[in-house]
Amino acid sequence: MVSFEEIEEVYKRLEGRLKPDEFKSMVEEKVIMMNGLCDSKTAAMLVASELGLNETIKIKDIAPDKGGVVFIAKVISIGDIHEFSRSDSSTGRVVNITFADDTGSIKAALWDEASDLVKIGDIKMGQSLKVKGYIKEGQRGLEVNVGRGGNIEHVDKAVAVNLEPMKINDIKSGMSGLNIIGRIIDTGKVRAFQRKDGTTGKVTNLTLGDETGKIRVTLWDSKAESADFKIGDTVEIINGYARENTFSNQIELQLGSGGNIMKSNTAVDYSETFTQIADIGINSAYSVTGHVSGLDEIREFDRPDGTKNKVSNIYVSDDTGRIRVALWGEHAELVNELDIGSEISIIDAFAKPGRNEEIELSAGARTRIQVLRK
DNA sequence: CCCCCCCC
Repeated sequence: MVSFEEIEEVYKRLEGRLKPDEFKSMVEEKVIMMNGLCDSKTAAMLVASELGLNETIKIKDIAPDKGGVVFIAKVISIGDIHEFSRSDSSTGRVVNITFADDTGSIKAALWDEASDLVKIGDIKMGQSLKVKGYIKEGQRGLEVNVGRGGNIEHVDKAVAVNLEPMKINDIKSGMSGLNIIGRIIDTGKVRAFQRKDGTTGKVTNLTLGDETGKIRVTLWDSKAESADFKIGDTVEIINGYARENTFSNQIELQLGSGGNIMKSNTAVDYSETFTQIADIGINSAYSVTGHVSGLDEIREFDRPDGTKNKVSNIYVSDDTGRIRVALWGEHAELVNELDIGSEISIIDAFAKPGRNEEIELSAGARTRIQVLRK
């Protein structure tokens, strides 16, 4: 006899198009017909496919050789709609969407009419959709294409997703499709810049930490403009990619139009890792904590481009050594409230060779300074 | 795709 539990999974995919009892008796009939050559689950799948219903697939089972697929998933990111000219001079349009279910996530390209669903607001973040498309190997892994012959329908039942956020320490250069949950430990200003093609871009940075480490996050264009986060917020990042910054030699997380960042209620632990002063190398960012063992005056100077700036130098000591720290710009004013013996933490200062072959720290715009005791 | 890391 067939128990309903064994075939329940398959039954669910039929989305209530027939009663459980009807389905069960069809499966039992199939098992008898197969003369015991298949188990009840296989029989259930045969019945489902004979019913001519679309068999939906889980995202983790989507493979390059699948061709046409149907899956039910949640929209977890929507990119910008991109228009382009075809060789026949007609205009095409495409938008990238990331879908997720309880087994993984996948990128989809919606072409032409399908992309209009985003434009008119029929497809939005967080919706659960049934997607029919075909699989193609894209530049960054598998991609679902929804064009002619494809289809998108809304489904009532919300899809549960399991995005398995990556721990910050496990992020390697070149990775894409990254999901991360972290706490904001620093924010930056939005900057505008000119691209080679003459268009204006926007960019801003955040530093994100979790219990394994921290990472600098770069938000581009619409993601930069809409960034409204405060230090201490927990955020979830969807569909970022990692690249090495050639200046700092550190991995950074990039978030463009195909990704998403949103506030989250998850509690995230983060604690700063301090390097002992004796262990500081060069050409990398370090955080140190110790007491002030030397103070210098503020000095104002002109940069080569004519703008003015100021700097003050202090010395910081811990149990292992003493290092000179240059406090640039606004940080320079700190000398007015510090004394010999003040306790201080300097976070993310850049180490470089100073004068007389000693390493020194540079505390600039990316550095945070905490005075623990004046 | 941007920005750095400058003084004496």
